[in-house]
Amino acid sequence: MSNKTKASITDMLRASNLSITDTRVKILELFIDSNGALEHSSFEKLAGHSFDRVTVYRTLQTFLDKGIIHSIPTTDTSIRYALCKSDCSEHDHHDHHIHFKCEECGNTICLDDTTVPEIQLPKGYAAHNIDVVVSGVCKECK
Amino acid sequence: MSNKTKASITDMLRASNLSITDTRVKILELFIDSNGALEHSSFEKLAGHSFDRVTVYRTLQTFLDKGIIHSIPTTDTSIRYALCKSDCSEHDHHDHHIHFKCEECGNTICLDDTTVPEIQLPKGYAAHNIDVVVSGVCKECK
DNA sequence: TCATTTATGCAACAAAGTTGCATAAATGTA
DNA sequence: TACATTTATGCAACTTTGTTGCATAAATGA
Ligand SMILES: [Mn+2]
Ligand SMILES: [Mn+2]
Ligand SMILES: [Zn+2]
Ligand SMILES: [Zn+2]
Repeated sequence: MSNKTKASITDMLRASNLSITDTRVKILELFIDSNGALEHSSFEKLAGHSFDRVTVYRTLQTFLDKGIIHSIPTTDTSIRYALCKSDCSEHDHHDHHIHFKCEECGNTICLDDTTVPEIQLPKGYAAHNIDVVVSGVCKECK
Repeated sequence: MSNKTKASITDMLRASNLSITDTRVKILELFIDSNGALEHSSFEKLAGHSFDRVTVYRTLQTFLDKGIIHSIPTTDTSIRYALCKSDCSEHDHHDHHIHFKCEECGNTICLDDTTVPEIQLPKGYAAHNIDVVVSGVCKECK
């Protein structure tokens, strides 16, 4: 990882009023270096048990709260997380893109150039957030 | 529950080549009586520990395989399940409707009269399934 | 009623997630 | 740089969730 990126990581944390700690920097590095969404257990594997499981839970929750990452729903009991690229902030996410889960490689990715379509809901329903998760075969695996 | 429904439950199981057992009938009853999607822990609560946890896991998996229920993705480590209403069959689900999760009452429901919109994916991606989960406030809670 | 097939229950695990609390590290100020 | 204060971390102990193997019970067709 370049120094430039390391600098931007500390900037990122400071912008969210978070203190710069080894765990937070390392987890953000893992997100930046990854080409897909990460689940909780990935961090322990990727970082080689260099930090406690509890700390990972708490760090991910903090990042969610601050709008640094967003979560991607699944049906396999392992929530995925990915960096927010747009201007998300505390309690105000703007990640209105489609997520894709490849059935071949298992990778889950943000399709950053897409937008979720307008959803017509029945009378009486108010939408705050729309998650679109497409599964299929990704361009690497086809 | 009416006898008519009980009869249709056994029909349902027979149509999927499943033997009629107390657990399967009871779990289907719970689905029919419920006005929203159910998660694993609901069955133990609703049925009052009348069957083993392992049996619930295995029964839900069987129903998924047979196209009797479908799963709804979440970001809260508890997958929801709901009855398939359309003509789903083994390994061939057709539940192309939108799911709604109410942030007030916590209920997750199938919006059966909706259809998931066309999704435009980047070049090289092939879609097999599309999940749309909308969160917000339902018509009961508004 | 009986033989065969299949589902269930139990035990024993493994994995995932939570909470309280003492300690360590980060930060702002002197 | 040193210190006081705030905050994050690590650990233990625990709860919840999910898995597997195996003996027994129940369902089914003959
Ligand atoms: Mn995303
Ligand atoms: Mn549904
Ligand atoms: Zn792939
Ligand atoms: Zn509601």
